[in-house]
Amino acid sequence: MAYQALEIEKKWQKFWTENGTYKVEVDTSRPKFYILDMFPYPSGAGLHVGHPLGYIASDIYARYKRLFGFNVLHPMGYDAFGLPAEQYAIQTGQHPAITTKNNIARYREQLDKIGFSFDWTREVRTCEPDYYKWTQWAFIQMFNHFYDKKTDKALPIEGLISHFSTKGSVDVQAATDFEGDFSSEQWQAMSELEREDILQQFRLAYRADITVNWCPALGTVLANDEVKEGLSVRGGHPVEQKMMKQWCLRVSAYTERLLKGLDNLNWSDSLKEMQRNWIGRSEGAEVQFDVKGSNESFEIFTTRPDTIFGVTFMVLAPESDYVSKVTTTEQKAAVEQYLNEVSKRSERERLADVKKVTGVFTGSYCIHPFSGKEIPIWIGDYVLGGYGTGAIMAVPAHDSRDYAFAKHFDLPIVQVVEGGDISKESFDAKDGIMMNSDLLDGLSVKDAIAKMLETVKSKNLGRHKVNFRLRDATFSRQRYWGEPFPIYYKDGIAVPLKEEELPLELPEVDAFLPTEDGDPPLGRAKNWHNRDGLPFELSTMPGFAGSSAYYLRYMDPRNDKALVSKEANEYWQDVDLYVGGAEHATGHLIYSRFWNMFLFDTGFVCKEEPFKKLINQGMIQGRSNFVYRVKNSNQFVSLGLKDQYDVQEIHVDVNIVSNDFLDIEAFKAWRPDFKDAEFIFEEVEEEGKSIQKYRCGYAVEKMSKSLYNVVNPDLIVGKYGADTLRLYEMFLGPLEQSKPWNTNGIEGVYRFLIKLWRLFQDANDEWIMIDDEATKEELKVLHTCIKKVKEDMENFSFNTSVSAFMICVNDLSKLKCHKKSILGPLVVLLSPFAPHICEELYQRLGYQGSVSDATYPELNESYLVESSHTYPISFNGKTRFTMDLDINASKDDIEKVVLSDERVQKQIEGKTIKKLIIIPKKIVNIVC
RNA sequence: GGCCCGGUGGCGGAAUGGUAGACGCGCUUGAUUCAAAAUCAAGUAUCUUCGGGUGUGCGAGUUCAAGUCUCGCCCGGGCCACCA
Repeated sequence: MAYQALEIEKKWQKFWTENGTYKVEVDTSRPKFYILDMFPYPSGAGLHVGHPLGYIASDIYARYKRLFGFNVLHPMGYDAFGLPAEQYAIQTGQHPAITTKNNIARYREQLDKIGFSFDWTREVRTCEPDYYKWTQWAFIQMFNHFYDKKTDKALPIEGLISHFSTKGSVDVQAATDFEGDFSSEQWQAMSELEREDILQQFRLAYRADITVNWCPALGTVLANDEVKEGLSVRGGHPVEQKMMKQWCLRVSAYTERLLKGLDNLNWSDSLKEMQRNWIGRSEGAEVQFDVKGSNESFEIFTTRPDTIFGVTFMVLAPESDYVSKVTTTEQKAAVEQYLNEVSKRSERERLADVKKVTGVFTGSYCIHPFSGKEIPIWIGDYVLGGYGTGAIMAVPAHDSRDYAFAKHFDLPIVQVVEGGDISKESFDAKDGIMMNSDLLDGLSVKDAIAKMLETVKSKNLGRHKVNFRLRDATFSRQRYWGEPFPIYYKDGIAVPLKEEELPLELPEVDAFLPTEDGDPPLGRAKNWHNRDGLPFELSTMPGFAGSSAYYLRYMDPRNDKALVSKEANEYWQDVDLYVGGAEHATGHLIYSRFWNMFLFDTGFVCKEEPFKKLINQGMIQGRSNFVYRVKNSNQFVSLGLKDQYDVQEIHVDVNIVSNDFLDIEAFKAWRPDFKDAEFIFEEVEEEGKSIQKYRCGYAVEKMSKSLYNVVNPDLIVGKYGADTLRLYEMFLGPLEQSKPWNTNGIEGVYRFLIKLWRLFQDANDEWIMIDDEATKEELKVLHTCIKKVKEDMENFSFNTSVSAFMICVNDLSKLKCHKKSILGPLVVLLSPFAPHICEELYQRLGYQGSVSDATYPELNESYLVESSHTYPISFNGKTRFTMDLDINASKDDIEKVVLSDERVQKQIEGKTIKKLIIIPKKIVNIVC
């Protein structure tokens, strides 16, 4: 019987489902291992071959760990709230819940064909009320906590309230925007609204007027990581800055811990670096500058306090509060005109021409705190309102942006660090010796920074300050398809629902668009208020809300009393291996860590960090094909001849191209306008004959429907089976590397499976399994494979383990080995990669049950030892010849044999041997 | 502009500082076949006077020995970016 992939796969997938093979429970008698994939957003386009890459890798590792007796939690679910379903709903009127449900069904069908060992009984969907109940619950917890800097953790807000009412604001060290002081009497005299205004500035989930990224096309605000180069990540629409009252999460309270925690995580360096950059810690000083002729003063932030004597002007951000305070009457008109211009420029435009210098003089001057000189105060849009204090001291000699500004407005440039050529460009280097700097002269930059910090502190002019780039996360979206906030408003005060009132279910609306008053879609819902008629919040939560704690829910997905029970959490602890794309580095992976740290602080989970080890699978790119149409004609010219014509390059569906040769008939049928296409072929040698063929061009691009380069995994599975797809995706190259999909090589791994199958059959295709004892040679083949595969598995080097299997099967074929004692372990070894065929062969060998209940074969290195080995003999590092030597011999014996060899004597004749290097099993090097 | 990753045959890619190119694709030759497909066997970096020489983007360095380590360039990819 030949290898029938589809039949076998259907049979075993059914077996796994019926027997609940991959269902897991808490089992304290066994060690746990939690392997997680980033759950997908079920888009309408379905899966392409790139999507399952990470899932296959994690599935292989999960199956591998099971063979070692681990109780492996390996769940899957769907990140089901989100913009695309809602955009589709706006266009078609189809309810997003229905679209989402259909898409999920399609995803599930595609995933099932690949033979994953997910425990589907633990599936979660973020859009289901019994799931988002716990997203809402976590939000309320954050609302009811503040961050205490003394104990460095989140504490209940009640504690803060009682502190305020007994001691006032004295002695409070918390992560807050609140500035000012009040006594307990003042607190008690405040109205409820006034108190809540203050408390909002402490809560970890709070509402505030902030500058947000507003996307008019999507009708919603977006978080920083949802905006790239002034455009929305979803849809690529322009984004503008706008002041709005929004719900936020005080992520900034956790910056230090988010940063420090990275040191102990087993993540790739590049990913950790991305997070560090995004958090953007920078150490410097806040220094106060007095405004001349007034009582006003303002603070600036700088990382280079050493250059303070090089300050020749100050710059305020256009949105800075000080702008109005320092603008003189003479300059008022000019400043207003400038502010008006700036506000009209979109974020996109501002970023597009960063080289364009704009600014205006306020008319006021600062007094330099050391030299006493007058320094003009300017306004410039290269200073950002949201970072530091929104004001800078400009040192044009040592900062390229200040330099450009100074050159443009003809402001003085004073060099204070030796080096560079200030007449041409600024000298930004952080080393050198100070000059023109009074008390700092002669010091190195490093020492000068330290000394200036000290001086500034002692003179009460400023203080040491650490700034972060990471801001609080904007948490509301003016959208329909998301979690409703469990919040209602009473006299303008936000009040959370009680836990027993959750979930607050998403209401029905008559359209998925804003109301006529400009309220979010939830403004259309009928009876969108609580029992007392108090109105609910109209915005919904962002996409990252539901994905921030889903890994915890998998531990205990049907629990309606808690997000996760203590028992389940203490058993499963945290994710041992997380596999997913690097694109979530600054979004999901920051929010999840924040969310988890908060739950850790409040005692709901036992681990501070959620993801111990993380692997980013590389993207599988598409390999697009092109045809070349001669301009203004219906003629298509083959790749080799295209340079002789004036042609237009057109993407052609890769599914009608094979080895870059176009299927002419399929092409004509592909699109109506190609029905009457004519072709200019080129000559191609084939089996000695030259024939006419159409050769296509190719390029490696993103896999996308619009480029006609999408390869559907269903097609591959239909033709070769899931085991071949799994092996081939791993064989393509290193997991973490991006690589183009190319179906051309797939025959190789398919042939490998056929060869494996044949090891179980005789010349007449009859099943044959021999109980004879294995020879030493056969054992060596097997154990070489065990050794290599085990090493590779621990390094996630799946491509080389596939190679090891190929070598093993090839060698066993040559040895005509049909022995159970060899094939049994081999099948177990291979089962993580190709589970279906291995289940079948395991059964054919006479074993009962699933191969996933087997034990990983033990490695016996003694089979690998050879008595002789071919050594390269090299002279001064150059190899001259090889020699077979006994590897069990001592170094001295090898040396004796080598030196007595005629060829060696010829080489070293007349020279003295300086050194003799013998590395057992590797090399003999003679240095003359 | 800053940071990170990479550059090896016709292609995808292997190589704890120790025989560069494992494994697969493709290609060549042979066996089998009426023929083809499939399968099996042999070969496949390059030059060569058949001794060997030269080869891992470029140039230097460390070492008995460098694809691998160090420094400086060039090229490609990713991330961040008027973040003071």
